[in-house]
Amino acid sequence: MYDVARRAGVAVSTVSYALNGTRPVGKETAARIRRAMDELDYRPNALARGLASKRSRNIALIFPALERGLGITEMEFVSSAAETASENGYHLVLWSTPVDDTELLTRLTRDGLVDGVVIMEVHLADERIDLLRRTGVPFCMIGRTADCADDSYADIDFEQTTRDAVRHLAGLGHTTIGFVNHSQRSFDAGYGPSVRAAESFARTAEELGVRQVSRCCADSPAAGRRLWRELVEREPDLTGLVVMNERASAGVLAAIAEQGARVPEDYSILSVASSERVAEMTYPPLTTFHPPSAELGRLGVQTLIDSLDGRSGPLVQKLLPCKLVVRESTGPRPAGGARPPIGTEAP
Amino acid sequence: MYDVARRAGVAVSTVSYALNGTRPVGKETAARIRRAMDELDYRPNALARGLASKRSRNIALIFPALERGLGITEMEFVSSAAETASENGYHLVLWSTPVDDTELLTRLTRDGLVDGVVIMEVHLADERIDLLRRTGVPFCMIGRTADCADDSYADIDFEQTTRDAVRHLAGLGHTTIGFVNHSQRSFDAGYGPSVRAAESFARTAEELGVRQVSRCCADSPAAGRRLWRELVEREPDLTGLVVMNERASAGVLAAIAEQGARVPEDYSILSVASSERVAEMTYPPLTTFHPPSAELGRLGVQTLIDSLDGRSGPLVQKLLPCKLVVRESTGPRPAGGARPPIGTEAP
DNA sequence: GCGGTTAGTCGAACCGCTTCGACTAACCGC
DNA sequence: GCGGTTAGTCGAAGCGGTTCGACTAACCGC
Repeated sequence: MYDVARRAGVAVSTVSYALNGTRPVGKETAARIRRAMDELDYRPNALARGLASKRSRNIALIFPALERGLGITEMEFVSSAAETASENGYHLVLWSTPVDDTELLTRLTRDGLVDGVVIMEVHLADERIDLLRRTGVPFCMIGRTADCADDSYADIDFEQTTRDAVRHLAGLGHTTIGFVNHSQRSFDAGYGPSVRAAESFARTAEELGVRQVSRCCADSPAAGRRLWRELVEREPDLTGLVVMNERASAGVLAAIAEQGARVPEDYSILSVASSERVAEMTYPPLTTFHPPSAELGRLGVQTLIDSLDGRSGPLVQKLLPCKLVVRESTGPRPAGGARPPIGTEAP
Repeated sequence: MYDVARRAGVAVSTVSYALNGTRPVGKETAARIRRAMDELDYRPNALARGLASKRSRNIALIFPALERGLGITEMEFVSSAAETASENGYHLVLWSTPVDDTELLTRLTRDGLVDGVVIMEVHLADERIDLLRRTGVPFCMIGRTADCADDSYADIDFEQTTRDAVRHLAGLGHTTIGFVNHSQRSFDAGYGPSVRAAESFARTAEELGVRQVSRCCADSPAAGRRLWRELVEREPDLTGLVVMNERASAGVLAAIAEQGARVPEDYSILSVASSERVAEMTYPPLTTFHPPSAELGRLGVQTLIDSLDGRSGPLVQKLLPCKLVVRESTGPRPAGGARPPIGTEAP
């Protein structure tokens, strides 16, 4: 930078001003500086800049080393988050920390590497959020705590989505509808989506006067298969199923096939918050409410950056609904009602 | 840091030495310093450290904003890369750049934010690699160029995997075996996996004396379905299929189901380099050679860091084979040979 | 008992940039 | 024509660390 300044015949501070637009620089001078930079193939050093300005232009994405494993949804999210950061001249640093490791989070946020964080997989009661609030690190949640009135967040609207899902099936004539949630463990841990969706399912089913049955289910095809067997036995009249558990949905479809029944002729399966890429892998392809992952990533990062750059007014709180894509796993309730119990052949 | 030094009654340089172990520090002194740091709740500033030492302890993961879209495989890769970085005291910065944007790559690698890069989705001829070599940025490839003799890389062993796949089917008695590759476009672009797998497929089939048919296929279920129809028509004796195209595999299964045929009774489908999570979504679940994504991420990052820390000797070049998981989509060639052409009912 | 290491410490220069205060010259309204 | 802004520039003081050279004291072998 010193060389650039000399070559352009100005002070280093002037070069800095020209670079950042912090103060006005003469048209002619600016041109000389630009030329000098080109000729010397100069690139400003990010670290030095960050040190002096106390703004690193890095943001962290805190994503949990999830028991559940990360899926395509998360990948799309991460991708678009990185892209958005980049468009704004920021870098995205990935921090994969266990959900309960606040110690590590403290260290990370205090070493000055990042200006703020976007945090995923937020629980209803989340001590990481408490920590961030306490330490004053700017942040934006993906998901939200129970007490998020004063913080920025972007989240999937699970209430709305679940409601839409139940309505969709009810609209097709189904009168007994099941709900397959994530694992009991995540529900008990206060995982927002699980809790909110379960509530919304119950409420909506009641409003619509449809018979309901709601279950948690481990995130695996095997568990989904077992659960389906239990469900058809307990609720012989069940014909519609809302599944918010991608892996379990495969098990459900398998169990139905083994039972000799067909989708959507005998049963309608509606998957919520499942990625398109996965939904089209099954046979028949799953009708899905797919999550706005990319939008969420973009929104979260943009919100954070806006607040860092002092560009945004108050806090941003946004709920995005999942979008329905009708594929081939849903249809009208069978004319004769639910098919006969297992063991009996279909006509 | 100055405060810490004063409180411990030493010079700042001594604190620095204690912190980094750069020079020996007296046992007693070290203890005093540690205590002072605790009491003041001191955290060294990452940026300042990086500026002074010219080592940011950041590494970049360059992952392409892929036309194909990122899948679970990539997600696992990214996760384990971030984790490995973190275990080594490094941070992982995500750079999502188009494969052909060397301009951007130049800027990024020259602003001093990262000490080295791990680069994914490397093509056989890849100007990004040329750039990295030219600018002397330490790097490790995931994948490899055609001329990679002097560089470190970690890659899936597609030759081996494809060979194993063909052998597996041949071992089950199949005498006509098909191969479904990625898109023609990626093949033409010199995408390593496509090219190497195709070669290896052809060679192995020839060696084993099985009849072969090899095709590129767009990455979508619809394309997979169309391709299958074409294949069964052209090669009526085809009973075994190796698919290196996750999305197309769903289409193949669908086409088979529509055709009234069964897997694996009539046809064996073997998916290679497809993630477990996706393989278990289909019905029947796909027998798969699944990619060692997590190992690859770990290996790539570790290799780079070792070389950055001067800990490793010469270059590391590793090929990891995909691992076979037998599920339910493969079985012996049907006793009567291939099933009759479409339209005719099975006995 | 003396030259040569080695452990342990200090002070100061420096990493490459931003920012603050100060200064000059032109421009403003009246 | 004069006080008050504003555009444009400079020099120097940091930002929070690392690292180099120098220095002292203890320890080494012979």
